[in-house]
Amino acid sequence: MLITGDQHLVKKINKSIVLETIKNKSPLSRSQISELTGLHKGTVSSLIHELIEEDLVFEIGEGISSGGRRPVMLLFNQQAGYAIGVNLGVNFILAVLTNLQGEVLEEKMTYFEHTSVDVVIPQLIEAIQTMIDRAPESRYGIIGIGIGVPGVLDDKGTILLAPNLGWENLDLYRIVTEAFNTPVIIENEANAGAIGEKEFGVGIGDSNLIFVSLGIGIGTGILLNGEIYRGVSGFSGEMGHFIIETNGKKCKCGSKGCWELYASENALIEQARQLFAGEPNGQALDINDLVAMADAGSAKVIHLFNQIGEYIGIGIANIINMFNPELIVIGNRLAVAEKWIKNPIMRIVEQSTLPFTRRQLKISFSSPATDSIAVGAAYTATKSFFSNTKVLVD
Amino acid sequence: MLITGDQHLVKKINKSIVLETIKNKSPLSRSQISELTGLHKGTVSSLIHELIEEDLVFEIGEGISSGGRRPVMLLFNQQAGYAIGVNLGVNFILAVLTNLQGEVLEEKMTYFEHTSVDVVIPQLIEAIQTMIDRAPESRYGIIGIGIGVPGVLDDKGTILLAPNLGWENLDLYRIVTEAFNTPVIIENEANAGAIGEKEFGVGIGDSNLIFVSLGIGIGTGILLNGEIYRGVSGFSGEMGHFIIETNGKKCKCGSKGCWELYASENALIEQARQLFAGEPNGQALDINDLVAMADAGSAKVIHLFNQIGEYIGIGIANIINMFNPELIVIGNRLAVAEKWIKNPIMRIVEQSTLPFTRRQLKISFSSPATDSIAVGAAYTATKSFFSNTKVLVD
DNA sequence: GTTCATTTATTCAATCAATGAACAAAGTAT
DNA sequence: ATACTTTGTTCATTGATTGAATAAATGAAC
Repeated sequence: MLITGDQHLVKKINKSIVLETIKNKSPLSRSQISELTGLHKGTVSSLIHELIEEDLVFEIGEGISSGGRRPVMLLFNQQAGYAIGVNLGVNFILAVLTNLQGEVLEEKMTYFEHTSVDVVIPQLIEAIQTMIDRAPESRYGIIGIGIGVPGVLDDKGTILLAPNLGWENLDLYRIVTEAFNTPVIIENEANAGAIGEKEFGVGIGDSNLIFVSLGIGIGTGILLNGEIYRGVSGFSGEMGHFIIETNGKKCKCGSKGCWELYASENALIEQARQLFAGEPNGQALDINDLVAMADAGSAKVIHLFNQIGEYIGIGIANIINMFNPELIVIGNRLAVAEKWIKNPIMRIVEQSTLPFTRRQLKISFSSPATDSIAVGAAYTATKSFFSNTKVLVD
Repeated sequence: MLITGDQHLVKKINKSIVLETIKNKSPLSRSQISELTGLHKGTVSSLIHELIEEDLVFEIGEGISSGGRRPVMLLFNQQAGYAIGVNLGVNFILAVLTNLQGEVLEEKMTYFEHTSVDVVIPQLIEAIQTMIDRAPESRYGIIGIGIGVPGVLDDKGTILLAPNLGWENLDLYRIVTEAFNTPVIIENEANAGAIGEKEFGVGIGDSNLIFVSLGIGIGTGILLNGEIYRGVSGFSGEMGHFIIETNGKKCKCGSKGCWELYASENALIEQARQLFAGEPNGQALDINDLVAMADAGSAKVIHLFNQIGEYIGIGIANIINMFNPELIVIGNRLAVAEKWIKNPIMRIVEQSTLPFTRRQLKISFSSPATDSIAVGAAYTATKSFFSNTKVLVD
């Protein structure tokens, strides 16, 4: 869109900058803000006055003097409103309540077995309602709901296809919007994860990061220059269908040699079942069992993880050569096997990427303590509440 | 960087918008500009007044009335200055002179055989000097020089590595800047090509396009949301080292199964030489010979192109699944074989990409008539002359 | 204890860009 | 000839940042 300039825009830009500065670096005095931003002291004073009126900023008293009058320290009012984030998984719903800074205050985990829409949606609604009920009173109340979904979405929040849930053409945006009278954002799980990691996880401060979601399939969230890259119709990041083996196994998608046939949780489980074909319980193994077996010293399983890890490494090397990112975060189910897959991944990456691109590169596993998908989804809701305004010069 | 708002910024934004509007949609009247941009009539009048003073816009007389006073039509003054663009190839230098709109007015092709720095640089300087000499008198003169280079660059315009030229750590930016007292921009060839295609080639209006440069090796220029994506240290787009065959041929880079071992001009020539090992001149075949042979009906060569085309298709399918672009442009040397490689490429793409991502996708070959690399390089120079100022809201 | 420079924050006139309204100029339609 | 339209300029108004002046509060020096 075409945005022309006038004095209202100027104010929006500067107010946005001041608030962002306080959010990121508080406690700060008016004078410090003026220096950090380059804005005139008077301008800062008047903008702060408004932000205090709006309950977004408050004074916490005097700071220490640096040889003159004592400054009045300011803080961002994280409790002026609350956001809800949801990680809609293939067999669970994790809902969180966060403040405006994205800190988790409440959470609720719900498991389900049948993935039919009729069963899952009511549970989703209930999980969200629980969070709303638990939210404290505040000036702005619930400012938004963000939901991370394992599937392909269009730009209006309709789930076009969520293969592992068996859903197709479900207008989730409309369903949730009609249930709650609040702004709703539906986001791909990997995108939400990328945002979560950038803001609260291992990727704090990084603006070029790729979140690789290793679950039943493989999805990726691409964060470039600090923004999610969506592609022309919102379908970017289908890296699970990367061809890494020209004449490889046939994939459901119609292609051959897709990455996720070799490097996903599905691939792991399938191969494990072949490995233990004759043995009792061999067909009921899940990833936690396999990790336990590796920990117990099973050479077979360790070798299997090694192999899967190498295949993961190949796809990740491709990502690195293409994007030259600062950070790759490996998340979702397979991340619990970090201990067993990390080394093979690193070995392949070392071998198959150009030294230039490795220089500023980090590779991390998503921390299981915080659910970056739910937290990232909540954060997108808060972000659109504040509607940041920035200027670009090129 | 942090850009705060004040009235000067407002003016910069609006002036930028007005000029851009005239550049793209002229001839226009003041009144039409006001409607298109949403700016007040008076504002447009005063900004136009300044742009006319600066020789960037001029009046061409009255247009036709639409039921009232006749409008005064305005045009962008393309001749207010000139830019120079260079495609520095592995055995040639193509220099062009363009006006501020990017239209080519003059060009000069120089061939060289020895790629040593001592030989090539003087010829580069001479080619640029020739363009300068041929430029007409104008208000702003030569406003910049853009050079597209087949190699990896840092952000200061130093060539870190140009394998096919055999160059390493050459500070090309300094060399050219010291030779001419003019702004210089050094850009990767594939990036320049992407820009050229976007502005003047098959990709006009597209903002998510990938330029795939199929030469001795494979390079890619990634244009996302209208901007070149460079990665954290400027080394994005090394897709030539995509692994498409897990246990494939060994590559110079240390990895195995890299795309460019199967799908570049080099791969083509090597396989052709094997094919014609015994025959006279078999070792001297180049790509033009091979195209001629295919045109003449050589089944062997046609089959070879088919095979190369399929491998190209695999890498392109990967790009599509990852980026969901609007357009892929296939450029550089192998583009001359369009007739023989297009079908296999399309077949593989059809087979190996998700239908969603194909819906808004176009795949084109770079037109050989215009050199998108040289033209794109010149355009980057003009762009930085105008320093566009825009506002982003998210 | 007094003086003085320093730091913090507010206030107010000055500046400047967009805007609305009035207006002038030049056309068309009837 | 008249009424209406369209184009473009002019000028007072609005509203944002800014510089300067000012006030308040403090620490350091003597």
